[in-house]
Amino acid sequence: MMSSLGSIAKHPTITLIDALTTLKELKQVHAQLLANGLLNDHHLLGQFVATIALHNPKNLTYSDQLLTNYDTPTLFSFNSMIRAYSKSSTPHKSFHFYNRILRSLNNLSPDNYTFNFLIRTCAQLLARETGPSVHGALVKYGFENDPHIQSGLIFMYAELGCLNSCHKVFGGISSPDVVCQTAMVSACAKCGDLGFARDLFDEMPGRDSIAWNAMIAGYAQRGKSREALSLFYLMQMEGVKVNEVSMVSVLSACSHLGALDQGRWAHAYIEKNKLRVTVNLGTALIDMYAKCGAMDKAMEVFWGMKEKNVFTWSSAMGGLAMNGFGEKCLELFSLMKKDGVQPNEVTFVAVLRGCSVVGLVDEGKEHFSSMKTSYGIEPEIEHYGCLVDLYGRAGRVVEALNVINSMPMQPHAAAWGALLNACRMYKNLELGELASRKIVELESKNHGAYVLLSNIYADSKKWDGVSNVRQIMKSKGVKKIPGCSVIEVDGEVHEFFVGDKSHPRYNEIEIMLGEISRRLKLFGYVANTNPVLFDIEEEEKEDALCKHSEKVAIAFGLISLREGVPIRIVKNLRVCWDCHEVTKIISKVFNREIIVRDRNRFHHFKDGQCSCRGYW
DNA sequence: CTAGGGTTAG
Repeated sequence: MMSSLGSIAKHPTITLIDALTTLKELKQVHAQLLANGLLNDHHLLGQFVATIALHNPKNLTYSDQLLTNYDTPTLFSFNSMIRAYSKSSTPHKSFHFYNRILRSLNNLSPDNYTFNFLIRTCAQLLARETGPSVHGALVKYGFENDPHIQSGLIFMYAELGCLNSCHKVFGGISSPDVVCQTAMVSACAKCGDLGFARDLFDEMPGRDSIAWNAMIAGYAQRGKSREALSLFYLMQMEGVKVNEVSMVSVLSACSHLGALDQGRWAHAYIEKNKLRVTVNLGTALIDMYAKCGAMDKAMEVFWGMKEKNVFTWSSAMGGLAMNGFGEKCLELFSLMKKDGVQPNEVTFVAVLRGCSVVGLVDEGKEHFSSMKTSYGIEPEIEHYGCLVDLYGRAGRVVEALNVINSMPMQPHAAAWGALLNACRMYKNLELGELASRKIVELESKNHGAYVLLSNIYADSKKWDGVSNVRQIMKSKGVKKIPGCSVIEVDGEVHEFFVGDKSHPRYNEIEIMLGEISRRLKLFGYVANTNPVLFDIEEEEKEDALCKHSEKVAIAFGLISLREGVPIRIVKNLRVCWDCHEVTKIISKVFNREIIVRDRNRFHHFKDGQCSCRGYW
């Protein structure tokens, strides 16, 4: 049983209460004290309220009832309730207790603790109007110079996305301590001003581990993975103590990059330095291995974890779905429920994707409807998107369209995108046109929609349609996103943009590309040389040979990685059909496992087959 | 007896 150090040598009954954790025990002791007339002390009541609220955050009604049984609860009790509700799933109830303080018979008045908890509540609620009112109120009470309040306000305004207000609060602090400065670094990073965050960080005297972690996390969260990693190396160079929290961000950066070698290095670092593998850290490891296509390692970490929370389960399930292991994803879902972990909306995204990748339409439908009926989770737009994908992938495009037409919210581009992808797979020109028209209405610069549509036209040999699409793209100024593939060799990340010949070993790469071409022809592969088709792939081709960035990266992998080592590529766009065919054949004729993570999912190529079975 | 900065899944 947990017992907090703070209670040692205090009132013996408080120590007793503090040591209790279950509601049952607390209720029993409470009844006993009451029966023996020992509960006349408001401090004891307050301790009950606080302890119950602390250990039973999901069942605050008992604490609530306790308070109503006493006519004059202490400020401590009210504050404890506000704190408890600020972290609960119903944070707004905090305000009920704030009002009770204001209306109390014994003339209580909110203190700095009260406001600190209310600030958390506002942050939690993303209360863009109430937050500033609470700020105004605490100023009236004269707490604006309390450093706890100041750092809290910076945190709150960052959550609300009000960087200006953060600056105002921060600027009003005469000599901000390291805590407030770190809060400000984090706030700027969260709101996207990494430059200011970094300047502040660089000039921070007495930067501690937390400050470094804040800056590294700031980069990692904004997708600046390389910057996050290089700052982490600097942190080590400066001899700052690295902890679990640092490694969570480092792993997150590796996940983003698909940098398996660096991720493995980070894992080894954690073990070597005996860092505690907390739930967060374990989850970050699972996510890293999963997003680097090493699902077996991810599951090894998963099974080795004693404590797993909803993040842990959802990460593992999402990873399995993304890697094409739909059935395993669903098995894990059953285990999760058996384990008593409550699934949330993110878990269901993974479940639905798991169903989708293996074509389990009926099962997916059931899970979808169970969200609300069994778990009280209202399906969000993402879940409807998954449902469209579920039908679409299975070739049931009309039902997919019905989902879009009957969803309770305005369909987003991703829903139409799922339908469009299905139309490409099943060559449904009519619906494909509708879907892409809708996408373009919603996102006039969505390059992928035009590409998929022109693919559909090309598949049906409607060249007029193809050139029409091309003209629309030109007139609307839709820019192609340059394709880029990343491959890691000996811990070094090599980036290949389409048509980019700047790599120091490009000559060798070119020779290898020739060799690939030769062996593909021997195998009987006929390159797709239709000039119309050429122009419509996701990437521009820079010459007559199809040299999409992943092919160049694969060629580089073949010359630089030892035989038998799988080639792992991370691509920023979807893999095109031609590259997909070619990669399948390369995996066979070069007897090499190739793992490609594109913007949607993984393709594990082995022995001429791909794990996606042609659906992506 | 209650508070301050950094961490994870879509």
